[in-house]
Order: sequence, then structure tokens, then C-alpha cells
Amino acid sequence: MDRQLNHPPGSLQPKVASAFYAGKPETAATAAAISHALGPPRTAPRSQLTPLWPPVLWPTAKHHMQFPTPPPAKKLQVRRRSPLLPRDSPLPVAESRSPLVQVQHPLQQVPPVLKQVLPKMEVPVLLPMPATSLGGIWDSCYSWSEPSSESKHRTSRRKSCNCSNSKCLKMYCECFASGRYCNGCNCKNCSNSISNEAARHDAINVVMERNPVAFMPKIGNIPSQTAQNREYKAAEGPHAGKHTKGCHCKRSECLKKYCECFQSNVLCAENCKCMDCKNYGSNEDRKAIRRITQQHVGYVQHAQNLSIKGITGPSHATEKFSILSMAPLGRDQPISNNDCSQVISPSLTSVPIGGTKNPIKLGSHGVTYRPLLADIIQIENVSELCKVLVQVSSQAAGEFLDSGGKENTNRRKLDRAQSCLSSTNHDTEAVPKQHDEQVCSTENSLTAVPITEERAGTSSSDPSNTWKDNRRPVSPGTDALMCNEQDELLWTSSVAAAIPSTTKEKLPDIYREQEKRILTNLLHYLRDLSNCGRLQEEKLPSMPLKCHEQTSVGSICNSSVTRVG
DNA sequence: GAGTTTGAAACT
DNA sequence: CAGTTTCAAACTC
Repeated sequence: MDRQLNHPPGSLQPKVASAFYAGKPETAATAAAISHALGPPRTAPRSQLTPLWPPVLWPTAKHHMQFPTPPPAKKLQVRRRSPLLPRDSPLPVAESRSPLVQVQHPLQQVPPVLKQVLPKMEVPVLLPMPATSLGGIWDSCYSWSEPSSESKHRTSRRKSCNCSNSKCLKMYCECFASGRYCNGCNCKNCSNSISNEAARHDAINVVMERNPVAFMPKIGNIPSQTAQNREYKAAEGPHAGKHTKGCHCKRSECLKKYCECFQSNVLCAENCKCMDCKNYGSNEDRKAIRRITQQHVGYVQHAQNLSIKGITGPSHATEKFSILSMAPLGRDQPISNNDCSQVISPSLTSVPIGGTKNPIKLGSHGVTYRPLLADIIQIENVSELCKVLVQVSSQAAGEFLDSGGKENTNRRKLDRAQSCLSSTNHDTEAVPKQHDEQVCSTENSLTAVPITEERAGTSSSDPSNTWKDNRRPVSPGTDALMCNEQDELLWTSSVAAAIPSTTKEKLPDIYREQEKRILTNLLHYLRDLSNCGRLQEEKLPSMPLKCHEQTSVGSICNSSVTRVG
């Protein structure tokens, strides 16, 4: 088989060679196995990738007593690097197309003294590795020069199997499946060794006959730097890879290491046939879920401690996490577990699966949490809520125009007076702080309107100017909540033209009234939702879905509509 | 550390 | 190809 060795600069092979020179061939073999398992680097175009087949195992037994020296005639083909380029820098695209230079394969440079040692080692029989960009991993985890305690630890964490019935010759065995000989494992009747190469070879053939790509990496399209070792991938968040076959999980929700996708730290994809999958969504989503989960764990522990001590009950503790205290969390805003200002109401976010049966644990294998409102809030409910709010808004405008808005005009004068007072008593830095409070509290939002108007007035104090800009004078808090697209949708120029000039003069007051109604209704809605979550939490151990049965978001919306009138 | 759960692999 | 069994890792107690 013609295995073209096309190694880009910085690939594993030279580092493997240097491993030999440093007298750590086993480490080199491990890295080579990893490199092999990883497959081609993601950065390389597929057309340039070295065929990976057979990926792991030498097809004949004649090499099995030696470390995998490449076929003698094989030469590495590397790209010519410009002398002007730094050694570690990647090749520019144009330069990568430069003519190939043939160099000797690093494994052929093994010193004679080392070759004498090699047959004694139990190392995987490997073909020369395809090019990967494993250099960084190698440097950090398999550095034999002054190995750090961490790197020692990582090296020692290589999987060892415990097979007892498969003789380590079936894909059940992780060592066999990954193309390794068993080495230091706890297996019984192991045949996955050099001394049983014949049986091993047969087993390989059987597996390959059944599934020709059985030894191919299960996770494709992953950044090689994170793909080295699945134990470490879980801590980094999911990457863009994908399980080639997809998982078939039924009960683990793809959130436990039973799931191959989760274990490999990739999100489940369309080829998965899993049920009740929770291993989906963006990186940010998962991180957010993790943060919320951790916060909830901390909260529940705190509440339980209080309950145990008889200080307060869970409901009391829950009250401290009012929805109104929910700070507007930025997408990438880091959350400290100790930062109370950033705590999201736990009763609205998550609950341990299994209720009290599951002990609350912190740790890598902790309890999986399920959002309390996961089955209650659906996307259609959100759009329903939007419709309700739009309805509330138009209703408010209609009522305001009917009543003439006298009362609001007086209120406006009062607000302006307060606004002047506020602007003299507060420095400019106090303003944004107040804006944050507006988001958290409807009442605050209403009292802050004058300040908003003043701020808005700095650019366009005249309502007509505001109208020219096709933009409503809303408070920054509302502004943050509303998207501009929606503004444009609701207030197009055609709509503006249709409104009489007398009505336009009242627009700021109308907007204020609309804002008030919308926020008030939203507040009611969220309070109902909060109660629903709380109810769910209280009933969860015995009746997990009662709340869902009793209270739907639709009914909340309906109740909000009825409140409008 | 023993027992249980889980899902991939193997088998029918 | 679907259903069942086997297997070993992950997980729980």
C-alpha cells in the first residue's frame, strides 16, 4: 500500500523522532497512536489528506517485534520553507504549494543503540503516522524533558482496559479498538499482545470484514489540538466535531459519558439516533447551562443547609431569588459562583433530575440538571407572549388617545421636574447604573423615564426630531430589551405618515404608556412563570410534570391578556 | 469495592 | 435490518 507521507511543518513526526532521541520511545509510541487515532488535521483540505487506511494496525505480522519503522523506501515529503519564515510559523498558502522536498523519515533515524531497546517494548504496531498538528499537545503533555507533574499525570491517565471475556480482541476492548496493545491493563486472558499477534491479526480481520472503517476515528472534523485525549476534552466545552456514526442513547440524555458524543465532547448531530438528547446547542448555551447548574447546586445546598438547621424553609430561600433580581446577563459575561448579583432565580432555571433521590453533588460526574421550565416554555409560547405584548401596546395607545392623555401630560411635567433634580444630584456615572435597575424593575423603569427622556433629548429632544429619526423615545432599559428590527417593523415611515399631526404630539406619552403596560404585563407574566417554576420545584419529587399539566404558558398569556382590560 | 446502569458491539 | 445478547465502562451506593 502506498502511503504518501505528506507532513506539513510542525507535524508530529519530527517530534516523534525527537522522542526517540530523548530516550522516551514509549511516549512517542503513545503520541503516535493518538496521532493516528486523530486522523487528518482539520486545517488541511480533504483533498490533501493522507489516506488513513489501514489506520492503526500493521496488516502483517512480520513487523510486530519491531517498533514501526516505515518501509525503507519511503521518504517524507515536506514543503519547502522559506528561510525568511520563523521555524514554527505555519506555511502561507502560496508557499505550501511550492515544490516538494524529500527528506528522510524521522523514524528511520533511530540510533542503533535505541533500536536494540525497541523490541523489548510493548508498543502498538503502527503505520507511519499521517500528518497532524499535534505538536502543541505533544509539547504540553508528552514532554519528556523535565516532565512536569501534570504531564506525568496525564501520561499515566492513558486508558487501561479491564476486559475479562473478550480477550481484548473485540471492539469492546478500548485498547484493541484504539489499535493499542494492552499494556499495564487489568484485563484477563488478554490476547491483545505481541505474543498473540496471529490471533490479534485474525480478530482485526474479522472486525474489518464487518466494518471496514471500524478503526477509523469515531469523531471527525475535530481540531486536533483538543482531540488528543477524551478525558481532557470534556473540560474544554464541545468542539465542532461530529461522531461519525452518531450515538443511540436512550436514557442518559447524552449528558453522561455513556454517550460517545458527550464523552468525545462533541454535540450530537443529525446522524445521532438518541432519545431525549440534551447534548445540543451552542457552546455558549452549554456553558450557560453549566453555570446555571452550578449556581443551582450551590443554591439548593444552601437552602438545604438552612432547612436542616431550621433557619428557614426552601420557599423562604427561594423568595430571595426573585425574578426581578435577575440581572441582565451578557452572552459572554463570566459568572462567579460567589457573585450574588448575578444569580439567576434557581426556581426558574433548573432542578436536579430525580428530585431528592439524587444526591446533589459537585464534581465532574455530578447530577444532571434539567431546566425546571423545559417542558413548559415552548418557542410558540414566546411568540404568543410577543403577540400579547403587541396587543397590550396597541390597546394602551388606543385608550390613551381616547382619554386625551391629560393625566399623563401632568405626570410628564412632574417627571421632567424630577429629572432635572436627578440630573443635578447624580453624576453621569449614576445614569447607567439606573438603567440597569430599570431592566430589573418595572417600577424603576417608570420612575426613570424622565431621565431617559433627557438623555434621549440630548440627541433629539424634540419629539418631532425623534419622529424624523423614526425612533421612539424609550428608556435605555426598554431600548436594550427591544430590538431595532422590531422598532422598524412596528414604526415604519408609512405608519408614521398615516398618523395625524395632533396624535404625533402625544407620541412620547403614548410610548410611555405603552412601555408601562408592556413592562407591567411582562412582569405579571414572569411572576406567573416564576410561580409555575416554584410549583414545579415543590412538586417535583413526587409529581414532576404536574405544573406542566396545570399551568401552561398559554394560560399565562391568556391571563395577561385578561389583565390588560 | 460491589452492584447497577448504560449503550456500543456482537450476535441471531 | 431489527431484535436480542454480550460486554465493559460509567455510575451509584
